[in-house]
Amino acid sequence: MDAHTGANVFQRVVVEPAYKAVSAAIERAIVDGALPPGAALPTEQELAERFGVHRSTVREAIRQVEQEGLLQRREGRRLFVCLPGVHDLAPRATRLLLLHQTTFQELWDVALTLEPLAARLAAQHASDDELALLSANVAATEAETRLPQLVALDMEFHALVGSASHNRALMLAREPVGLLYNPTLLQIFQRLPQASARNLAAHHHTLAALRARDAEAAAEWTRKHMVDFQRGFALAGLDMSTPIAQPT
Amino acid sequence: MDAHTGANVFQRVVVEPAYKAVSAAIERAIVDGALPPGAALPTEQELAERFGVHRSTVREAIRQVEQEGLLQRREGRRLFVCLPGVHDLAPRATRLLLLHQTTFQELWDVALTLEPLAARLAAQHASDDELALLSANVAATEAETRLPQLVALDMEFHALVGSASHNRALMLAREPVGLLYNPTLLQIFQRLPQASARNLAAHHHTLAALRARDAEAAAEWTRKHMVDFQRGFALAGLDMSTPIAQPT
DNA sequence: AGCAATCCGTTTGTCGGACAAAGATCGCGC
DNA sequence: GCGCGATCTTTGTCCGACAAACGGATTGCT
Repeated sequence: MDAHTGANVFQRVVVEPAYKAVSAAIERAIVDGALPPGAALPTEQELAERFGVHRSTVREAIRQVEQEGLLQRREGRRLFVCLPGVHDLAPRATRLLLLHQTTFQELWDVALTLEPLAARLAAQHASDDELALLSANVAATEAETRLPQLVALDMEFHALVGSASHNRALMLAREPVGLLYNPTLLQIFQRLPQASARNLAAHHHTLAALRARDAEAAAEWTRKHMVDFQRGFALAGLDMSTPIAQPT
Repeated sequence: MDAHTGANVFQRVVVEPAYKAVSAAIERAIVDGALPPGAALPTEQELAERFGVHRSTVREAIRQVEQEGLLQRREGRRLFVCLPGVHDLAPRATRLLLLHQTTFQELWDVALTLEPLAARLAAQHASDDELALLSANVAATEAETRLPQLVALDMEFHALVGSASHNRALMLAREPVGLLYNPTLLQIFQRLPQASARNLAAHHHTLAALRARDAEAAAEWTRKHMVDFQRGFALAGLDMSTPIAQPT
């Protein structure tokens, strides 16, 4: 149809708004290294002149790049280029999973795989400093009795193991899962008095394996830890197929 | 110091810019369900009046929410509320890993764990439609000879397995890894003539296992596929500890 | 001269208004 | 009832303006 007129050759022309073009240009400048991390973004005025658009347009573009995590307001005033960190993306991922009504089962399936991997890699790559931080975390857990704090310490333990893996792809993948795991852990702690003790014991074993640089043991203890977690979930009368709740 | 004056009680007051307050308000309205997905965002004018700010300020706020993936321009004009999808977050994660000079080793460690998990879950949850799409993908791969297309088909195969897992947390975690995997796969295909055939064979085996609902076999074939991939990597003379390159 | 208070230019955040282009809507004529 | 143009609405962009806050230069005091 219409082949003889060549009508399908002339498709709807997409006109990109100026603010989008500008934000893309700024992003490219950062990603390509023209604006290295730590550098200050030029003045809005100057950007407007360079791009040949009004300052308002530049501001809209900047808002986008800012939200992307590539710019950061430092010392109140000027905007500086910065590399987005893992924690910068995690809240978005978290919200996405929440909005999609992801079930706890889904989270658990992923955690059961990722957390042992993190432990395995941490056994290989953890620095002494990182092991010290883990020890401190376990010590603090031993001394703590309040449930919310225990949950926070648990989250920190796993986050530390993730960092100690020195694998950024892994950290990126596991962070949202870890964040969403927590409120559920609190429920389990509240309903099963023995759960927090078992939790601490698992951390002990994992830490010992990490110290011994025993990757397989670290992974296996973490896996057991996760499975135990699932048992606690069932014992607490919770349903894994319900959507996860908001993290506090 | 200055304790007697109470100076440390009066800390620096943080004044949040209006555009940020507005964007937060809009986001909250969406996340809380006041603006359900599919609903149209009120007019800029109306938002400006409601929030008591100028339209420019509203626009800056909208740019932020837009970048967050919660708003989408549909049919050219108006903005509509929408749930962000996985593919909406993946490019950001990809760029983050690139900027941080993540090594291929890191990606591989994660993929070696996540892809078999995806296959295992897909064996349990894949619908007939999804299996049909996978079959079509394998058939297309058999008929294809051009390397870039083969790479694209490989990426699609793994993405389809991910979707078939019906695990959104997993999809979210594996997508950036899959995206970054690809340019490297192209290099391997270019240097090792037999690699694409082995690739196809692995997909065949995995698909057969998925069809048979054999979760363990699907996971194991996928794992072998990944290990084979690593072998190809070494045979092609590539170094796993170098930072990954830009995906095309 | 050394140091401090001050002044002024710069930059950001916000506002008021304006206008063209493209959808959306409505009413009119057939 | 339906097509078609006029009109209204909404967005994208621009112009200009101004207050507050910051930085740097200047000036004044000792």
